[in-house]
Amino acid sequence: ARCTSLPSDLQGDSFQCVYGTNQSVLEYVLIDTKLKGPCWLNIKNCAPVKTRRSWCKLEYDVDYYNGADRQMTNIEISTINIPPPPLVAVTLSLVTLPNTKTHETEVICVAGLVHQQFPIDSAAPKRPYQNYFVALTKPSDCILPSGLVKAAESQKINIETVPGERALLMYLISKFQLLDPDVIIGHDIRMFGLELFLSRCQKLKVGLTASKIGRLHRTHDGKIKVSTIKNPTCGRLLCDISISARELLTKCKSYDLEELCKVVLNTEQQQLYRNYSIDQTRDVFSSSMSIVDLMQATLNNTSLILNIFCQLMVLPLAYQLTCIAGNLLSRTLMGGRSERNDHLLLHAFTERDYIVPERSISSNHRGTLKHVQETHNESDEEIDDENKKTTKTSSTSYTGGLVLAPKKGFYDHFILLLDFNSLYPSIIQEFNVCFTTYMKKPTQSRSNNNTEQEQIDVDDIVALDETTKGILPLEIYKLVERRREVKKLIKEKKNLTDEQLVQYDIRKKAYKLTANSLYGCLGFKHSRFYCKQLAAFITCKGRETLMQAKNIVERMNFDVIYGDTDSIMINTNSTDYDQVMGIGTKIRNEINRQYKHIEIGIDGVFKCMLLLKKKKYAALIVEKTPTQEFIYKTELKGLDIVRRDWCQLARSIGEFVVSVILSGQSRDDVLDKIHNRLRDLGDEMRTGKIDIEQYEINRQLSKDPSDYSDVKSLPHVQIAVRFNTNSTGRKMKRGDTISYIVCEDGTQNSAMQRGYLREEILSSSSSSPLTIDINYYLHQQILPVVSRLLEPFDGTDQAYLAQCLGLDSSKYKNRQQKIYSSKDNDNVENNNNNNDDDDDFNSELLFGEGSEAFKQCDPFVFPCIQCQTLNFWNAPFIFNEDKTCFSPFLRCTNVNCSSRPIDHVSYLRNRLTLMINKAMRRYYQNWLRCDDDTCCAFRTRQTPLGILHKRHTCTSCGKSELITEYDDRQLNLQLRFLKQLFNLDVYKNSLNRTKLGQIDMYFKSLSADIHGSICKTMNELQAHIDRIVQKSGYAEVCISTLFAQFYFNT
DNA sequence: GCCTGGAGCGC
DNA sequence: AGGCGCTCCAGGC
Repeated sequence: ARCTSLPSDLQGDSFQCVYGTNQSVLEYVLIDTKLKGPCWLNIKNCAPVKTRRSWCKLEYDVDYYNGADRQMTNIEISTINIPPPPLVAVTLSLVTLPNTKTHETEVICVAGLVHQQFPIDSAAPKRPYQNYFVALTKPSDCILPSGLVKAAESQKINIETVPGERALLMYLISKFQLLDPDVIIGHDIRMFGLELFLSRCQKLKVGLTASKIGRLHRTHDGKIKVSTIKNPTCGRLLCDISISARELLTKCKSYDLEELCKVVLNTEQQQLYRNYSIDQTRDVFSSSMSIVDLMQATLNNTSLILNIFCQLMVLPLAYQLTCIAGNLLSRTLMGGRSERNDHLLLHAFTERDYIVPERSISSNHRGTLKHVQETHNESDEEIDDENKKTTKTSSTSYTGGLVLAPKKGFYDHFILLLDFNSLYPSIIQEFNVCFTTYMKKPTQSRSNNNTEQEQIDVDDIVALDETTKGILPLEIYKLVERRREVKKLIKEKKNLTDEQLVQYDIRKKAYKLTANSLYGCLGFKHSRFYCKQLAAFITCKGRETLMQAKNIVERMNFDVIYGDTDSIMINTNSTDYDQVMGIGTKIRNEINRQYKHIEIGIDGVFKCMLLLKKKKYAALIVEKTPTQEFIYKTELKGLDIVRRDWCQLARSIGEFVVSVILSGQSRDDVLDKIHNRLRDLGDEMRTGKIDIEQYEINRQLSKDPSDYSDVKSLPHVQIAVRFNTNSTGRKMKRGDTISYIVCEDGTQNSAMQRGYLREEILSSSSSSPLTIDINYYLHQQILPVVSRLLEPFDGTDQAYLAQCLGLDSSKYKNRQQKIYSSKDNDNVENNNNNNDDDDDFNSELLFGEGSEAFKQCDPFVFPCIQCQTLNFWNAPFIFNEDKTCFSPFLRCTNVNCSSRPIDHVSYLRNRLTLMINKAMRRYYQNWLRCDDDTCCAFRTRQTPLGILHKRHTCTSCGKSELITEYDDRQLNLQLRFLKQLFNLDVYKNSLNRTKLGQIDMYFKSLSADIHGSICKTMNELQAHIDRIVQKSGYAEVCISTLFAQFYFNT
């Protein structure tokens, strides 16, 4: 910087502005030397430094240009072909404890793992560390027990003890000086560890020697406070796995170490993880052994961090991404794609002699090339947009992908999933989308640009140049091409080592990531290359492409049931895998014929699928192996059960429901299983059999807790605020995930104000206890999750599910009730009819075994447990021609079968439960179906009482008749019939004298034991029926009264 | 009943 | 410090 820089707002008569005035030196050098990622450099004409500015072993001064004419540089990229040097990697953990008096968080322990030869661009070494160190100091308010050294020796750990926190910090600094690490690895180390380290150095007046944490010597830069240094680890790579995991594992429930271990590591490693609470840490200092335990645990946790780092391939991936984009490796590690993308394009455009957009964020940050900018000339427009934002509060600025309306329901035939490969990058190539090839249409519609601004995006763009390939497509092409090469390498080279394979995989991934992020950054407001018009153009072409694909498929007479942005799902109505693949190939070829670059492929086949909503479905993927075997995998998208904001219990039951649905059983079996599970679950929850962890709901802080305006409906924010005011340690902040449990706390607050942390519940006093709000979980967690999954299924609904859970279902029926009664009022006439029916109904109760009414009931049916023969039970006894009789409890229908039903009472009980549930469901759904389902497919539950036994015109189409499928009368009859099947007294009352005598004879022929057990079993099954009916909540309706009447009358 | 923030998904 | 589209929940009016 021998010359002063030009002011960035410089203007003149013949020029409007000067570009490049605020470009940093670093950027200039990077772009000018075409430096892309870490590599070897040739540096000429260097001189030893006069004053040292770094802690590095070697330090030289060098001018960038060689000579005043600036034709040659002293720094050039070397063509030498030597692999990158290994690095010194140190993995760090700190143990902290709040001071009991000052409440400041102090560092009491430092642990580190060291590897001297860590590779930067390939898989981690098998043993990821060679040495370790761990240093400990006493917390300020206690002393170290004397036997510590011995205890440590007995456990074979080298623990160094230092006299105080300041000494501990100095210890770490000296370790850094000694090891001079190139890479620092940690968890939450950037936001917590490093900041804490610096603030403690500040507090304890360690001085600028603390800057040895980085490689820059900080004595001369005028900064007095250590804690204000911007990039304290300057010169070393800082890898924070919590940052990397956020980018690489987007589906994580949270990013604390415990969760990361669970997601990334194997079970053996997971078990090593140990978490010490503040109190536990404090208690440790009461004995030597417990201190050693803490040290061991800290070292273990540190090695877990290192393992995760290796497993995620953080460094090799960052290295590849950096080499592609040509930015700084240290910045890649900090996360974010925008900067990488900016650098990629900076290189690309500069190489082709374009002037690149400014870095500044100040006055006009229109991220367009000068070339385009001149033609766009849209400075006014920008301002209009800003104004719009304030008034319209629309959070999006242009239209995105197209989502086809799903044809909801459960599909049990094969579904074909077609998917455009990298749609947006392909579109950029297909339509040659670039700053250099498109411009704003010069139509002057200034007058009305206040009204219809939103629509202009696509229409106003016009192709400038249709022959020359744009730079954006060219860059994409290069990425795609290089990715293809790597794929080819993997495929062709047979003798690849595992390490090479991993390396190629990473490179492949890096190319794909980069290509895909290009579009996103076009729409990013703070990107150097922000261009809303181009982004909007791309998505518009995307919508057109999807729509066209859909039309093609439909023209081929296939049924498109859903599609999202770049995918299409087709119901093939077939269950033949090969046939389905054939169809897929045909469709694929038909679509691909139209394009040069855009390409659709068969992404998979679903054996069955539950399609609930846009972006919400579950499917069973089926694949055929080369050995002609089928393998299945469940895929869940968008459902509540994949979201962190539902408690684990609700997610688990939801998973159960989905697995049963996808299992391919009959609808009735599916529903029975689910209903029964819910009944059990309600009991388990009420009797406290569920672990407290199961109730935890996770929610992420999108802002710092204090920045929220309205906290009432955000329990996680309330907790974070409470935690931060009470706790002295690590504060909860933006990006953290909070796990809370809704509790009864004695207040009348809404559920959203009764969220508590697990620790708060466990440590709540008995005088003001916190207990899990079971009702909240049943009503607001379990029920909605399950009922949404079952929505497409007839034979159940939210009210019935609520009953299963043991809830008062009336509030869920309320809505129907209302309609019910309002219709009722319209039909007073029918109401009378209904009363007549009731009378008829009562008279039927007097009939006994021979009742005509019972003949329409279903017999109790079950397959024999041994021979599978179906047994039909119509009566408690079966009378033979020869005037004898027998109990079906003692014989299978199949005379050759030796099994006796009475020996399997629990099996009978289960079958009975299934049957009753089925009957009640049938009643419950009480659909009226339009007889002619081709006319309107109309179904209703709005059953006016009066029409129950009459024919009625469909209220929808007005032509056909409504048919009652199963009404309460039928259900009552069925239940009574089943009960009578096991009620000897009632049964006997309905028999004539001869038959009574036959039964007496029969019983006398049996042993007392068997006689007794038949009676006992019958009573038991009767009681069982009562229990089911009661539990179902159906009793409330009318059953109990009807039964009472029945028994009194007989 | 309608609207708004906030969250968390899918692609 | 990529984008937009789409449920959902609560709360406030």
